[in-house]
This record gives sequence, C-alpha cells and structure tokens, in this order.
Amino acid sequence: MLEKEYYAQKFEEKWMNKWEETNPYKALNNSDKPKFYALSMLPYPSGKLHMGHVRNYTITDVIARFKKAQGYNVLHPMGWDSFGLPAENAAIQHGADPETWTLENIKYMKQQLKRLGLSVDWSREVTTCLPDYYKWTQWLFLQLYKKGLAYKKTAPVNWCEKCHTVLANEQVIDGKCWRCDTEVTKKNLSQWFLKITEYSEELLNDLEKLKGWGDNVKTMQHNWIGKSKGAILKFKVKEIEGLEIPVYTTRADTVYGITYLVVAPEYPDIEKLTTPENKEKVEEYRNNAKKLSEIERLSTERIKTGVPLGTHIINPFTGRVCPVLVADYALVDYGTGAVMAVPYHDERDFDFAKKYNLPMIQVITGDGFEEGKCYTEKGTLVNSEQFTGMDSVKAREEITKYAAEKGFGEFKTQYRLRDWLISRQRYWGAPIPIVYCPHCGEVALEDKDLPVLLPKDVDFSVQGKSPLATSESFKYTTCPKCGAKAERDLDTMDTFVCSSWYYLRYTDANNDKECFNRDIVNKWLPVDQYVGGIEHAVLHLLYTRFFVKALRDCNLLDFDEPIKNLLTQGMVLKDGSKMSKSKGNTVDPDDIYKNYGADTARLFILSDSPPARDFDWTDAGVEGCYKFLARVYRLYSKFEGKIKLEYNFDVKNLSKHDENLVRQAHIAVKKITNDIENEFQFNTVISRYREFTNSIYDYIKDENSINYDVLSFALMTLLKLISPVTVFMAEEIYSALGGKGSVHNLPWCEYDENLAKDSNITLIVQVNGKIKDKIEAEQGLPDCELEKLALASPKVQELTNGKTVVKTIIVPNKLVNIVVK
RNA sequence: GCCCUGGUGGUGGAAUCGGUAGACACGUCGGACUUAAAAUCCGAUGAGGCUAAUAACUUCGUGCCAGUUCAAGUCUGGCCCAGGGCACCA
Repeated sequence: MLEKEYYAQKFEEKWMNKWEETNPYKALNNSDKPKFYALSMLPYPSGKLHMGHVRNYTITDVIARFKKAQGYNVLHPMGWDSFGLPAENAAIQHGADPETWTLENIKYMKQQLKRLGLSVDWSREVTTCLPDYYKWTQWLFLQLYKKGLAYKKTAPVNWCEKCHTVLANEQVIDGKCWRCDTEVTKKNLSQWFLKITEYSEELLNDLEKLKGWGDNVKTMQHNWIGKSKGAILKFKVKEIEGLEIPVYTTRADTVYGITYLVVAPEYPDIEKLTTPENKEKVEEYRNNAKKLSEIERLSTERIKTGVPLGTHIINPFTGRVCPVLVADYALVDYGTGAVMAVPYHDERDFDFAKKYNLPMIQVITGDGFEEGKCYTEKGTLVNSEQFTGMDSVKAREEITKYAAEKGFGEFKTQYRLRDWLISRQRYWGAPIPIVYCPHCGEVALEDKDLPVLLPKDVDFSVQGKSPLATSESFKYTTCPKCGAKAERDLDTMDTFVCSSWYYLRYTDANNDKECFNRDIVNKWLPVDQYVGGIEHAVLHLLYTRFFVKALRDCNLLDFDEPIKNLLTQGMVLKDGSKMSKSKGNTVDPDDIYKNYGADTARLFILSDSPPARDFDWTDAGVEGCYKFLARVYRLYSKFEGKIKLEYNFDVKNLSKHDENLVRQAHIAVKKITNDIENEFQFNTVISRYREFTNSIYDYIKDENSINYDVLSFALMTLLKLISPVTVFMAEEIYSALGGKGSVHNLPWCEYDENLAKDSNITLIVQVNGKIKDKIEAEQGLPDCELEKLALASPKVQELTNGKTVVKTIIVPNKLVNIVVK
C-alpha cells in the first residue's frame, strides 16, 4: 500500500537494504549483451560526501541505469583514491594512524553513497591504499622501469614547504601548490620521473581521436603539451675555442637581425662564459635571480634585467660579433636555456635592448611596419643578404636548411611538457619498489618481493625528508641481486600514479595473480562514459592517457586511449558562490537525505542546469523538487487499486481526450530518450517529466471520463521514465502496485513515431516575415492546402488586399509566409 | 598576447534543419478550499504603447554594429563583456 502523502524517509532505507542483499547491479565479464562502461572519477575519502560528489555520481548513475534499461551489460564501479596527504596530516594532528583514519572515512562515505541509491557493483570496489591494490601499482611501476619509462635524475624540482614534498609541474598552479596555495620553491633533488615526454607527439595527435571530449579539455591539454616547431642554431664563442652556445628559435627568418645573445642564470656553461672582470657582477646577478620567487620571476610585468658576461659569439650568417649576457628572461628548462636576441622583431628583446642601449637591426618589413618600433608580424626579409626579399615564413625553412647544410643548425620540434615527477617525500603513498645496493647500484625488486608494505614504526613529524627514513625496519633490506645489505628508496609515489590505472583494475578487481586480465580489460575498455571535474584536465586526464599508451607498449593491453567520452561537470554553488567551509555555505548530503530524501537530492541536482555548467544549489529549489515528487506520488496513491500493470487499448478507438494522453506519453518517451542520448541534458529531461505529469493531471480533471487502461499506460510510462532518477520512489510505487521484481530491471520505453506528435498543428501565418495569424490544422496537409488556409485568413486578406503576392514560402506542418509588395 | 567556453525575462534555464523567442521551473501577484494557516488545486506574469479594459490591436526585445535571407537567438564579418586555460616558451 502507498501512503497517502509522499514521505521518502518511510521507504528509502528499506530499498537501500534490499539492494544491498540482492546486488542487482552486478556487471558480468561474460555476457552476450553489448558492454557499457560508466565511470565516475573516484573520490578521495576526506570524511564526508560533498555536493560535488552527489552531482558527479548522480549523473553517472542515471547514465548507467539508462543504458542498463536499454539492454547493455553495464559496468558501473566505485572505489577510493585513498592515498594522500590529508590522511597523513590527520595522523600528525590527532595522532591517528593514516590507515585507520582512511578506512573509517571510506566506511562512512560508502554508506552515504549507498544511501544516494547508486547502481554500483560494489563487488568490484577498489581501494588504492590497500596492499592488494598498491602491490600492482608497484608492479606497474616496475614494468615502466624495465621499459625505460621510469628513471631517476637530479634536477631542480618544485618544492612545497608546507606539504614537505616535491610536486609535479601539473601540480603547480600560478607558482603555487595546488593543494595548499603555498608558493613553490626550487630544490635540487634526485627524484623519480616517468617519461611522459616520450609520448608528447602521440598525446597531442590522439586528441583528435577524442571526439567525445569537450574542446575545453582538449585545448588545455594541447596548450600544456605546447608543441612548437623551430630550429636549433649553434653559435661559436669567440674567446673560447671549441665552445658553442646552441639556441632554440621559431624565428630563423630573423637571424640577420641578431645583436646579442642571452643565457639563463642557471645555464650550465655560464661560468666558462664569464670573464674575470665580470665575475663579481654576474655572480651577484645570479644570486639575486635565485632569491626571486617563481611568481616574481614569471611576471611579464617585471622590467627585464641582465648583465654582460664579457664573452661574445660570432653569428655564422653575418660574421658579426655579438655580446653574451645573462638575463632571467631566458629560462633554463625550455629550449637550450639560451636565446638569440633580435630586438627589432621580438617584444622582450626590444625592451631589453632599449634599456641597455644595445643595437637593433631591422630584417623584416611588412604591413604595419613603423620605423623605430618593434615589429613581430610576418613579412618580407630585408638586410638579409641572399635571403633578402624572401617571405618570412618561407625564410624560416630556407635559412634553417642553409644552416643545416653548413653544419651550424638543424630543424627542431620543441614541447613544453616535462617528464612527470612522481617521488613524494611523504608516508601515505605506495612505496617505490627500488633498492640501492653498494655493489649493484639501483636495483628493481622482483615480482615475488611485492608488495613493498608500508611500515608502521614511522615518525610522521619529520619535516623535509621522507618519514619512511625513520623506520629502521623499512629502510634496510638486502639486495635482490647479490644479497648484500642495501637500502630501500624512501619516497612514495604521487597518488596520481595510483589513479592512473584504477579503472583498469575494476574490470578484474579480484584477480590476485595479475593486475588485470588482458582479455577482460580489452573487452571493457575504453570507458564509454567518464564523468568528473574539469580540474583534472591536465592532471589525471593527461596522466591516465599516458599510462595507457605506456602499458600498451609494455604489452599489457591493446588500445590507445582509455576514455571514449568525457563529461566534465560544473561546480555546485550555493546561492551563487562556491561552497566552502570557510564561507559556511556548504550543504551536507546527510541533512538532505534526512529532510527530503535522496530522490529529491538526485532530482534537484540534475534539474535547472545542464551537467557541464555550474549548478546553483538553493533551498527553494530543493523544496520545489520535493513538491514535484509528492505531486507524482499522489497520482499513484490516488489511483492505487485502479492502476493496471497490464493494459489494453487500441488507439484507433480512443476518444480525442484519451488519444491525447497516449500521444503525450509517446512524446515524453521520445524527447526524454533523445535528451539523454544527446549530451545528457538532464535538465530538460526533468522538464519533460513535469510536462508529462501536468498532462496526466489535465487528463484526470474530469474523473468520469477516465479510461483506466489509458491512464495506467500513462502512469506506467511515467514510472519507467522517472525510475533512473528517483530510484527509491519508483521502486516503492512499482512494488506497491504489485510489480514483479524490480522497476530497475524493466526495459526502457519504446515510442511510436506517428504517435509521438500532436494530432493537430498550429499553422503559423506570416506576411512579409511577420506573424499575423495562427490557424489550427490537421497534421500532414499538402502545401497547396496550407496555402489555401493561409490565404483564407481574414487578417491576411486585409494585408494583401490591393497588393501583389510576390511569393509564398511553405514549411510543411509549420508555417506559411506570404511575401507581398 | 594566444586559445577555449559563454552572454536570452526578476532568477535558473528551453528553443534538431534558420521557421511561434522565453518550454519547464523558481520568485511574485491573484483566486478556490479553510474559522485561520500550512498543504493542495486553478490562473496571471518580457518591456512599452493604445484602451474604461483584464478584450482587440500595435511597437520594441536573445551583449553591440553591420551583412546574408521571405524569415536570424540560430548563419557570415567586425567588435564589447564575463568565466576558464596557457604564457618572459624564444
């Protein structure tokens, strides 16, 4: 029996528990049905679910349920990205064990997810901080290592003083730590890197294959990879025999305009290039540069400074002798760390040359060129000997060719992308499975030695070095090669390594022999629909693409891209601004479950805004959705006992009144199906629910004229349409009406194209493109009939009277436009 | 500076192909029911003009300016603004 009024709290938990017992959402690794892999970005177990999670997982859940109803074998898994700093910081602050803290959070949040009614196959749950998972993270690291894709090197790396660890380039946002906003400094450390740059070209080219990704994400990755085509040119140093300075340039066409050369303060040969009389000034300059923060140094506003080194280069094209200077506008880690300066045709060189009174030579001219002003556009070469008169774009090619022939240059493609630094000086991560032996050096562990378990006897409070160094039991081991006493690597891996392959593990989550079975992973991948936040555009979403390509080359799987379709959902705002604890405008999902039920939360978070846009959470909106659910529920409650699960009618014999409702049902099915298939426009889907519900209310206004077969058809259609969104209410109603099994196992509704439109049309009558009349007419009248109808309109006659009809435009079933003079 | 996304009522947002701009809601106002309130149900709601009028009619209206077209929120060109990304990248 249904209650008289909708009260979600009475039945939501009942169904949650029932589904827990029966696991109706189990995905099968062998099924005849076509597969559909619906994936959400896995949560970090921070303690409680927030509304961003609710939005993310509701979207994925509705997609998964829709596809299931359409007959797909759906894989919709969930897991925990559970290594990372917050657990460790909690350990430091409250003396808790990071593992206990994390697992407790998982337990709580898992309950919250279940309460949200997700159709997740929990038998495939993955927890990245547990040994049965990180064993395979370590194993995969070793595969990359063996393939030469993981290497250790000493380099200046990004250091966050607050997090006490290094960061990857992608984790530095505007010179600050992505996690805590602390300004990042540089440190020289020996660290592990993954060779993502080996895949620069493929990562860039394959973006084109990703038709199901938004342009915003693709452009971000495109910019991040930052490909540019140019040339390396080598300049002999006049004072030092055998020493050359190579530069990278995209403007080889301007070589005849070079008047000086600039090297970065960290340029390796800088000391050789400095003459004794300049030594003091140069060192002072370099020390100052070191002190400048990354943010200051990267500011384009800053006035450019530099000092001469005292040495010179000879321009091989002109024989001209040009001074070499150090200036911090040259960057050591891009190109060669040295820049050829052509002040007349480069803004930066221009500013710098003006400040220090360095000479300028014009070598390009073109439209908009002005004497004495910097000209950076394309044009025609001047003052360039045999290249004078050549188009500048062509000259780039020709001059580089010339340089190559003469042996002082070559073509060069440059990328901005850097290798991925994955060492972290923190405890709560997967240990790096490498040991250092005094005899054998760097040695990879063997498979049988995995996992390298995290030790418990650790002092978390150490700062500036890895906490693992404080564990004697962990630090010392024996060399797998020679058995001598050896030391382990004391860093852990970036958590983004763990999250780069979790969705592969879902396909075969309980396999304890392999990280995943090759056939199974090939079968499920690529992910058909991935849903998550845009903030991972150049983090997770780039790393994971690299990972799959690397694992393919390690011969572990057979596809090139992991994600076929990507939906990046917008943020959840509260009353127009970002939800945050400091502003005190957060909404706790538990409160919503308690006061309105999970169905209301699900319905509301999908309404109002399309998924990709930001969503504004308002109390009034929640209230409105709750009322709508109550309105739907009342329909079923009111007619309980009269609603038939099996109904029977022939549309041809129905009254206009009945036929109209049947049509409204078919229209609703058609539009809702299309809206979901067309970029998951759930906001309009929910509008259609309301429209169709309003139609049913219209239909029942006169209780005496109700045909219960027709009404049952409409109500059962509505129930099925709404079931992916309001999962509990749909099940409750279906069960109360005596439905067998679960409403969530019913197939999706079909529609009849002929019935999915109104029987009549409103013909729009225009005169000279302006609407003058609207006429009710039958569907499908021929053009000549429509024209007759339009011309018969009194208003049209009034307006055409005494004028000539030039032409008539007819759009079938829609519009007639009469053009008069 | 370069790139991406967007700009529609008081608000969130609708509008396959160029073909009724503002679906569906929120809000507001009014009505029914009620002793009263809540809930519910019904109705009005882009701006202006004309009007006794809520009827009829009419003008304007999708960031701005042009253009194409019988017809433009939608297409083309040029701008403006907002949000996001990249950037002393040579």
